[in-house]
Amino acid sequence: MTFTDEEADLIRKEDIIQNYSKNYILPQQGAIAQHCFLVLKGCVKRYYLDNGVERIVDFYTENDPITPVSYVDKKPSQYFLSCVEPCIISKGTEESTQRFLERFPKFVPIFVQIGDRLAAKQQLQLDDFKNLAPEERYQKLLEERPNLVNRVPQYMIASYLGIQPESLSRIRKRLWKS
Amino acid sequence: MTFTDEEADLIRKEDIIQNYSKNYILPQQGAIAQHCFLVLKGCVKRYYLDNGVERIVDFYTENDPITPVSYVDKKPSQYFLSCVEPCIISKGTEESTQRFLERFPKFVPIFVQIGDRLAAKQQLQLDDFKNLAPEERYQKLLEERPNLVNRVPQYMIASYLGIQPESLSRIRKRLWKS
DNA sequence: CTGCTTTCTTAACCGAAGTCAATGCACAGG
DNA sequence: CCTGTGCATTGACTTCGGTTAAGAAAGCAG
Repeated sequence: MTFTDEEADLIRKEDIIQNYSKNYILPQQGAIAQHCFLVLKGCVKRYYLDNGVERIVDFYTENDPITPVSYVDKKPSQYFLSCVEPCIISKGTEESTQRFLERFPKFVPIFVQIGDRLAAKQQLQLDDFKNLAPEERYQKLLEERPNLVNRVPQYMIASYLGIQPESLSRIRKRLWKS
Repeated sequence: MTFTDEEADLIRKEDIIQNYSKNYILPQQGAIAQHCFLVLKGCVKRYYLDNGVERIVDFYTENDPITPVSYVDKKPSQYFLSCVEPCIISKGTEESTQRFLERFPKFVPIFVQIGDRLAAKQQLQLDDFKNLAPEERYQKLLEERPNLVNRVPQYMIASYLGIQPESLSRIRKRLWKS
Protein backbone atom coordinates (compact mmCIF):
# COMPACT_ATOMS: atom_id res chain seq x y z
CA MET A 1 0.00 0.00 0.00
CA THR A 2 1.57 3.21 -1.14
CA PHE A 3 0.40 6.80 -1.15
CA THR A 4 0.11 9.33 -3.93
CA ASP A 5 1.84 12.65 -3.49
CA GLU A 6 -1.38 14.38 -2.56
CA GLU A 7 -2.20 11.86 0.12
CA ALA A 8 1.29 11.92 1.50
CA ASP A 9 1.07 15.68 1.57
CA LEU A 10 -2.01 15.66 3.73
CA ILE A 11 -0.37 13.25 6.10
CA ARG A 12 2.63 15.51 6.27
CA LYS A 13 0.39 18.42 7.23
CA GLU A 14 -1.83 16.62 9.68
CA ASP A 15 0.55 14.47 11.58
CA ILE A 16 3.37 15.23 13.86
CA ILE A 17 6.59 15.13 11.94
CA GLN A 18 9.84 14.69 13.73
CA ASN A 19 13.49 14.08 13.14
CA TYR A 20 15.23 11.25 14.88
CA SER A 21 18.90 10.54 14.99
CA LYS A 22 20.46 7.24 14.05
CA ASN A 23 19.89 4.54 16.67
CA TYR A 24 17.05 6.47 18.30
CA ILE A 25 14.42 4.12 19.66
CA LEU A 26 10.88 5.21 18.93
CA PRO A 27 8.88 5.24 22.14
CA GLN A 28 5.93 2.88 21.99
CA GLN A 29 3.55 3.13 24.85
CA GLY A 30 1.59 0.25 26.39
CA ALA A 31 -0.35 -2.45 24.67
CA ILE A 32 -3.26 -0.46 23.27
CA ALA A 33 -3.64 2.64 21.18
CA GLN A 34 -0.17 2.74 19.81
CA HIS A 35 0.88 5.24 17.27
CA CYS A 36 1.08 4.57 13.61
CA PHE A 37 4.17 5.85 11.90
CA LEU A 38 4.99 6.73 8.35
CA VAL A 39 8.62 6.81 7.35
CA LEU A 40 9.23 9.89 5.21
CA LYS A 41 12.99 9.55 5.07
CA GLY A 42 15.42 7.08 6.49
CA CYS A 43 15.18 3.49 7.62
CA VAL A 44 13.67 1.88 10.68
CA LYS A 45 14.04 -1.66 11.95
CA ARG A 46 11.55 -3.59 14.04
CA TYR A 47 13.17 -6.13 16.32
CA TYR A 48 12.85 -7.98 19.56
CA LEU A 49 15.34 -9.33 22.03
CA ASP A 50 15.91 -13.04 22.44
CA ASN A 51 18.19 -13.62 25.41
CA GLY A 52 19.98 -10.40 24.65
CA VAL A 53 20.24 -11.16 20.94
CA GLU A 54 18.63 -8.72 18.58
CA ARG A 55 16.24 -10.46 16.18
CA ILE A 56 15.19 -8.21 13.35
CA VAL A 57 11.64 -8.68 12.19
CA ASP A 58 11.27 -6.09 9.46
CA PHE A 59 12.63 -2.93 7.89
CA TYR A 60 10.72 0.17 6.92
CA THR A 61 11.93 2.79 4.47
CA GLU A 62 10.52 5.79 2.59
CA ASN A 63 6.71 5.71 2.40
CA ASP A 64 6.41 2.52 4.40
CA PRO A 65 3.69 2.72 7.01
CA ILE A 66 4.51 1.17 10.37
CA THR A 67 1.43 -0.38 11.88
CA PRO A 68 1.31 -1.39 15.52
CA VAL A 69 1.47 -5.09 16.36
CA SER A 70 -1.40 -6.24 18.48
CA TYR A 71 0.18 -8.11 21.29
CA VAL A 72 -0.70 -11.70 21.79
CA ASP A 73 -0.84 -11.76 25.50
CA LYS A 74 1.27 -14.55 26.85
CA LYS A 75 4.64 -14.07 25.26
CA PRO A 76 6.91 -11.75 27.19
CA SER A 77 8.60 -10.57 24.05
CA GLN A 78 8.20 -7.02 22.90
CA TYR A 79 8.95 -5.39 19.60
CA PHE A 80 11.08 -2.29 19.38
CA LEU A 81 11.48 0.27 16.63
CA SER A 82 14.88 1.80 16.08
CA CYS A 83 16.29 4.13 13.45
CA VAL A 84 18.94 2.50 11.30
CA GLU A 85 19.61 5.87 9.68
CA PRO A 86 18.74 9.42 10.68
CA CYS A 87 15.01 9.54 10.05
CA ILE A 88 12.14 11.87 9.35
CA ILE A 89 9.03 10.21 10.59
CA SER A 90 5.39 11.17 10.63
CA LYS A 91 3.60 10.08 13.75
CA GLY A 92 -0.13 9.52 13.26
CA THR A 93 -2.63 10.16 16.01
CA GLU A 94 -6.14 8.81 16.22
CA GLU A 95 -7.60 12.17 15.23
CA SER A 96 -5.35 12.77 12.28
CA THR A 97 -6.19 9.33 10.96
CA GLN A 98 -9.82 10.26 11.32
CA ARG A 99 -9.39 13.42 9.28
CA PHE A 100 -7.33 11.62 6.68
CA LEU A 101 -10.05 9.07 6.15
CA GLU A 102 -12.68 11.79 5.80
CA ARG A 103 -10.63 13.43 3.10
CA PHE A 104 -9.78 10.18 1.32
CA PRO A 105 -12.68 7.82 1.98
CA LYS A 106 -11.29 5.31 -0.45
CA PHE A 107 -8.86 4.27 2.25
CA VAL A 108 -11.57 3.35 4.72
CA PRO A 109 -12.05 -0.24 3.60
CA ILE A 110 -8.31 -0.65 3.50
CA PHE A 111 -7.90 0.57 7.03
CA VAL A 112 -10.63 -1.76 8.17
CA GLN A 113 -8.95 -4.80 6.73
CA ILE A 114 -5.40 -3.84 7.52
CA GLY A 115 -5.21 -6.73 9.90
CA ASP A 116 -6.46 -9.19 7.33
CA ARG A 117 -4.01 -8.03 4.73
CA LEU A 118 -1.17 -8.09 7.16
CA ALA A 119 -2.11 -11.63 8.11
CA ALA A 120 -2.20 -12.67 4.47
CA LYS A 121 1.16 -11.06 3.80
CA GLN A 122 2.69 -12.79 6.75
CA GLN A 123 1.23 -16.08 5.67
CA LEU A 124 3.13 -15.75 2.41
CA GLN A 125 6.29 -14.79 4.25
CA LEU A 126 5.96 -17.80 6.49
CA ASP A 127 5.34 -20.08 3.50
CA ASP A 128 8.49 -18.81 1.87
CA PHE A 129 10.48 -19.16 5.00
CA LYS A 130 9.44 -22.76 5.45
CA ASN A 131 10.33 -23.81 1.97
CA LEU A 132 13.22 -21.66 0.86
CA ALA A 133 16.85 -22.18 1.80
CA PRO A 134 18.71 -19.20 3.27
CA GLU A 135 20.40 -18.60 -0.06
CA GLU A 136 17.07 -18.44 -1.85
CA ARG A 137 15.67 -16.13 0.78
CA TYR A 138 18.54 -13.76 0.22
CA GLN A 139 18.03 -13.81 -3.54
CA LYS A 140 14.37 -13.12 -3.04
CA LEU A 141 15.21 -10.17 -0.84
CA LEU A 142 17.56 -8.88 -3.52
CA GLU A 143 14.71 -8.99 -6.02
CA GLU A 144 12.03 -7.53 -3.82
CA ARG A 145 13.97 -4.86 -1.97
CA PRO A 146 17.25 -4.37 -3.83
CA ASN A 147 17.89 -1.02 -2.18
CA LEU A 148 17.77 -2.44 1.31
CA VAL A 149 21.01 -4.36 1.04
CA ASN A 150 22.88 -1.18 0.19
CA ARG A 151 21.75 0.85 3.14
CA VAL A 152 21.64 -1.46 6.13
CA PRO A 153 24.62 -3.36 7.56
CA GLN A 154 24.82 -6.96 6.49
CA TYR A 155 24.67 -8.35 9.95
CA MET A 156 21.21 -6.85 10.21
CA ILE A 157 20.19 -8.38 6.91
CA ALA A 158 21.47 -11.67 8.26
CA SER A 159 19.37 -11.30 11.39
CA TYR A 160 16.36 -10.49 9.27
CA LEU A 161 16.97 -13.61 7.18
CA GLY A 162 17.38 -15.72 10.30
CA ILE A 163 21.01 -16.66 9.61
CA GLN A 164 24.47 -15.76 10.92
CA PRO A 165 26.49 -12.92 9.39
CA GLU A 166 29.20 -15.38 8.40
CA SER A 167 26.70 -17.44 6.44
CA LEU A 168 25.45 -14.41 4.60
CA SER A 169 29.00 -13.55 3.69
CA ARG A 170 29.51 -17.01 2.23
CA ILE A 171 26.22 -16.85 0.38
CA ARG A 172 27.24 -13.58 -1.23
CA LYS A 173 30.53 -15.08 -2.25
CA ARG A 174 28.83 -18.10 -3.75
CA LEU A 175 26.38 -15.98 -5.72
CA TRP A 176 29.13 -13.68 -6.92
CA LYS A 177 31.05 -16.61 -8.34
CA SER A 178 28.18 -17.68 -10.56
CA MET B 1 -10.18 -18.53 21.06
CA THR B 2 -12.41 -21.31 22.24
CA PHE B 3 -16.13 -21.61 22.74
CA THR B 4 -18.15 -22.57 25.76
CA ASP B 5 -20.63 -25.39 25.40
CA GLU B 6 -23.53 -23.01 25.14
CA GLU B 7 -21.92 -21.03 22.38
CA ALA B 8 -20.89 -24.10 20.49
CA ASP B 9 -24.45 -25.34 20.83
CA LEU B 10 -25.86 -22.26 19.17
CA ILE B 11 -23.39 -22.61 16.35
CA ARG B 12 -24.41 -26.20 15.95
CA LYS B 13 -28.04 -25.15 15.63
CA GLU B 14 -27.56 -22.19 13.38
CA ASP B 15 -24.98 -23.37 10.96
CA ILE B 16 -24.97 -26.01 8.36
CA ILE B 17 -23.41 -29.12 9.77
CA GLN B 18 -22.07 -31.73 7.44
CA ASN B 19 -20.10 -34.92 7.40
CA TYR B 20 -17.12 -35.26 5.14
CA SER B 21 -15.14 -38.35 4.36
CA LYS B 22 -11.41 -38.60 4.71
CA ASN B 23 -9.55 -36.77 1.94
CA TYR B 24 -12.59 -34.73 1.01
CA ILE B 25 -11.61 -31.27 -0.17
CA LEU B 26 -13.79 -28.52 1.21
CA PRO B 27 -15.01 -26.34 -1.62
CA GLN B 28 -13.92 -22.75 -1.27
CA GLN B 29 -15.44 -20.34 -3.68
CA GLY B 30 -13.72 -17.30 -5.16
CA ALA B 31 -11.70 -14.66 -3.42
CA ILE B 32 -14.37 -12.90 -1.42
CA ALA B 33 -17.07 -13.96 1.02
CA GLN B 34 -15.69 -17.34 1.80
CA HIS B 35 -17.23 -19.54 4.38
CA CYS B 36 -15.97 -19.84 7.87
CA PHE B 37 -15.76 -23.37 9.22
CA LEU B 38 -15.72 -24.82 12.66
CA VAL B 39 -14.32 -28.29 13.10
CA LEU B 40 -16.60 -30.26 15.42
CA LYS B 41 -14.88 -33.58 14.95
CA GLY B 42 -11.94 -34.72 12.92
CA CYS B 43 -8.91 -33.01 11.47
CA VAL B 44 -8.45 -30.69 8.53
CA LYS B 45 -5.27 -29.54 6.86
CA ARG B 46 -4.71 -26.30 5.00
CA TYR B 47 -2.14 -26.58 2.25
CA TYR B 48 -1.04 -25.25 -1.07
CA LEU B 49 0.73 -26.76 -4.04
CA ASP B 50 4.28 -25.83 -4.90
CA ASN B 51 5.21 -27.38 -8.24
CA GLY B 52 3.02 -30.33 -7.45
CA VAL B 53 4.38 -30.66 -3.93
CA GLU B 54 1.91 -30.36 -1.10
CA ARG B 55 3.00 -27.77 1.44
CA ILE B 56 0.99 -27.95 4.63
CA VAL B 57 0.28 -24.64 6.28
CA ASP B 58 -1.81 -25.59 9.28
CA PHE B 59 -3.97 -28.20 10.93
CA TYR B 60 -7.38 -27.73 12.49
CA THR B 61 -8.98 -30.10 14.99
CA GLU B 62 -11.93 -30.15 17.37
CA ASN B 63 -13.24 -26.64 18.15
CA ASP B 64 -10.73 -24.93 15.90
CA PRO B 65 -12.32 -22.24 13.77
CA ILE B 66 -11.11 -22.05 10.19
CA THR B 67 -11.03 -18.47 9.03
CA PRO B 68 -10.70 -17.58 5.38
CA VAL B 69 -7.37 -16.23 4.14
CA SER B 70 -7.71 -12.94 2.38
CA TYR B 71 -5.82 -13.41 -0.82
CA VAL B 72 -2.93 -11.15 -1.52
CA ASP B 73 -3.49 -10.64 -5.16
CA LYS B 74 -0.35 -11.35 -7.09
CA LYS B 75 0.68 -14.80 -6.00
CA PRO B 76 -0.89 -17.58 -8.02
CA SER B 77 -0.89 -19.88 -5.07
CA GLN B 78 -4.14 -20.98 -3.54
CA TYR B 79 -4.86 -22.63 -0.26
CA PHE B 80 -6.89 -25.81 -0.05
CA LEU B 81 -8.68 -27.43 2.87
CA SER B 82 -8.76 -31.20 3.03
CA CYS B 83 -9.97 -33.66 5.63
CA VAL B 84 -7.18 -35.70 7.16
CA GLU B 85 -9.79 -37.76 9.00
CA PRO B 86 -13.52 -38.21 8.53
CA CYS B 87 -14.90 -34.90 9.73
CA ILE B 88 -17.98 -33.24 11.11
CA ILE B 89 -17.78 -29.60 10.20
CA SER B 90 -20.00 -26.64 10.83
CA LYS B 91 -20.13 -24.24 7.93
CA GLY B 92 -20.94 -20.67 8.91
CA THR B 93 -22.84 -18.33 6.65
CA GLU B 94 -22.94 -14.57 6.85
CA GLU B 95 -26.42 -14.64 8.36
CA SER B 96 -25.71 -17.23 10.98
CA THR B 97 -22.66 -15.27 12.06
CA GLN B 98 -24.89 -12.25 12.37
CA ARG B 99 -27.33 -14.06 14.61
CA PHE B 100 -24.55 -15.56 16.66
CA LEU B 101 -23.10 -12.13 17.35
CA GLU B 102 -26.52 -10.81 18.37
CA ARG B 103 -26.88 -13.58 20.87
CA PHE B 104 -23.31 -13.30 22.18
CA PRO B 105 -22.30 -9.68 21.74
CA LYS B 106 -19.13 -10.27 23.67
CA PHE B 107 -17.67 -11.82 20.54
CA VAL B 108 -18.18 -8.72 18.45
CA PRO B 109 -14.89 -7.02 19.26
CA ILE B 110 -13.12 -10.32 18.74
CA PHE B 111 -14.62 -10.78 15.33
CA VAL B 112 -13.65 -7.27 14.40
CA GLN B 113 -10.02 -7.80 15.26
CA ILE B 114 -9.72 -11.34 14.04
CA GLY B 115 -7.36 -10.16 11.36
CA ASP B 116 -5.16 -8.32 13.82
CA ARG B 117 -4.92 -11.28 16.12
CA LEU B 118 -4.20 -13.62 13.28
CA ALA B 119 -1.45 -11.31 12.13
CA ALA B 120 0.03 -11.19 15.61
CA LYS B 121 -0.11 -14.96 15.92
CA GLN B 122 1.59 -15.42 12.60
CA GLN B 123 4.24 -12.92 13.54
CA LEU B 124 5.12 -15.11 16.50
CA GLN B 125 5.11 -18.19 14.30
CA LEU B 126 7.42 -16.52 11.84
CA ASP B 127 9.73 -15.38 14.63
CA ASP B 128 9.96 -18.93 15.89
CA PHE B 129 10.54 -20.31 12.47
CA LYS B 130 13.39 -17.94 11.81
CA ASN B 131 15.22 -18.70 14.99
CA LEU B 132 14.48 -22.30 15.87
CA ALA B 133 16.14 -25.32 14.35
CA PRO B 134 13.89 -28.02 12.89
CA GLU B 135 14.44 -30.16 15.96
CA GLU B 136 13.34 -27.37 18.26
CA ARG B 137 10.33 -26.68 16.11
CA TYR B 138 9.30 -30.30 16.46
CA GLN B 139 9.71 -30.20 20.23
CA LYS B 140 7.67 -27.05 20.37
CA LEU B 141 4.93 -28.74 18.37
CA LEU B 142 5.02 -31.66 20.78
CA GLU B 143 4.45 -29.29 23.67
CA GLU B 144 1.80 -27.14 22.08
CA ARG B 145 -0.22 -29.76 20.22
CA PRO B 146 0.81 -33.16 21.59
CA ASN B 147 -2.27 -34.84 20.20
CA LEU B 148 -1.55 -33.82 16.66
CA VAL B 149 1.45 -36.09 16.22
CA ASN B 150 -0.66 -39.11 17.10
CA ARG B 151 -3.39 -38.55 14.57
CA VAL B 152 -1.59 -37.14 11.55
CA PRO B 153 0.85 -39.07 9.35
CA GLN B 154 4.42 -38.02 9.95
CA TYR B 155 5.12 -36.95 6.43
CA MET B 156 2.41 -34.34 6.88
CA ILE B 157 3.96 -33.17 10.14
CA ALA B 158 7.24 -32.92 8.29
CA SER B 159 5.66 -30.82 5.58
CA TYR B 160 4.13 -28.60 8.22
CA LEU B 161 7.53 -28.18 9.86
CA GLY B 162 9.15 -27.44 6.54
CA ILE B 163 11.46 -30.44 6.55
CA GLN B 164 11.72 -33.82 4.82
CA PRO B 165 10.08 -36.94 6.28
CA GLU B 166 13.50 -38.58 6.59
CA SER B 167 14.75 -35.71 8.70
CA LEU B 168 11.78 -35.90 10.99
CA SER B 169 12.41 -39.59 11.43
CA ARG B 170 15.99 -38.92 12.46
CA ILE B 171 14.93 -36.11 14.80
CA ARG B 172 12.54 -38.47 16.55
CA LYS B 173 15.26 -41.04 16.88
CA ARG B 174 17.63 -38.47 18.34
CA LEU B 175 15.08 -37.27 20.88
CA TRP B 176 14.15 -40.79 21.84
CA LYS B 177 17.76 -41.60 22.65
CA SER B 178 18.02 -38.79 25.18
C1' DC C 1 47.66 10.77 9.56
C1' DT C 2 46.89 7.68 13.32
C1' DG C 3 44.34 4.70 16.07
C1' DC C 4 39.91 2.99 17.39
C1' DT C 5 35.52 0.82 16.51
C1' DT C 6 32.42 -1.26 13.63
C1' DT C 7 31.58 -4.24 9.96
C1' DC C 8 32.79 -7.81 6.74
C1' DT C 9 35.46 -11.71 5.23
C1' DT C 10 38.08 -16.11 5.61
C1' DA C 11 39.36 -20.55 7.30
C1' DA C 12 38.76 -24.96 9.84
C1' DC C 13 35.73 -27.98 12.01
C1' DC C 14 31.34 -29.95 13.22
C1' DG C 15 26.70 -31.30 13.03
C1' DA C 16 22.40 -31.51 10.90
C1' DA C 17 19.32 -31.55 6.92
C1' DG C 18 18.76 -32.84 1.86
C1' DT C 19 18.97 -36.54 -1.43
C1' DC C 20 18.79 -41.15 -3.20
C1' DA C 21 18.10 -45.78 -2.56
C1' DA C 22 16.88 -49.87 0.01
C1' DT C 23 14.46 -52.16 3.59
C1' DG C 24 10.82 -52.92 6.95
C1' DC C 25 6.13 -52.74 8.37
C1' DA C 26 1.09 -52.36 8.49
C1' DC C 27 -2.98 -52.59 6.43
C1' DA C 28 -6.54 -53.22 2.66
C1' DG C 29 -8.30 -55.72 -1.34
C1' DG C 30 -8.51 -59.54 -3.97
C1' DC D 1 -3.51 -66.10 2.62
C1' DC D 2 -0.94 -63.46 -0.46
C1' DT D 3 0.11 -59.15 -2.61
C1' DG D 4 0.30 -54.32 -3.48
C1' DT D 5 0.35 -49.83 -1.64
C1' DG D 6 1.44 -46.29 1.56
C1' DC D 7 4.22 -44.92 5.22
C1' DA D 8 8.27 -45.00 8.29
C1' DT D 9 12.93 -46.04 8.95
C1' DT D 10 17.86 -46.61 7.90
C1' DG D 11 22.29 -45.92 5.61
C1' DA D 12 25.70 -43.54 2.62
C1' DC D 13 26.86 -39.43 0.87
C1' DT D 14 26.83 -34.41 -0.06
C1' DT D 15 25.90 -29.81 0.99
C1' DC D 16 25.28 -26.05 3.70
C1' DG D 17 24.76 -23.40 7.91
C1' DG D 18 26.56 -22.79 12.88
C1' DT D 19 30.52 -21.93 15.70
C1' DT D 20 34.89 -20.21 16.89
C1' DA D 21 38.66 -17.51 16.05
C1' DA D 22 41.43 -14.58 13.45
C1' DG D 23 42.32 -11.06 10.34
C1' DA D 24 41.05 -7.48 6.67
C1' DA D 25 38.46 -3.35 5.37
C1' DA D 26 35.85 0.65 6.10
C1' DG D 27 34.25 4.49 8.79
C1' DC D 28 35.11 7.92 12.27
C1' DA D 29 37.37 10.77 15.94
C1' DG D 30 41.20 12.81 17.76
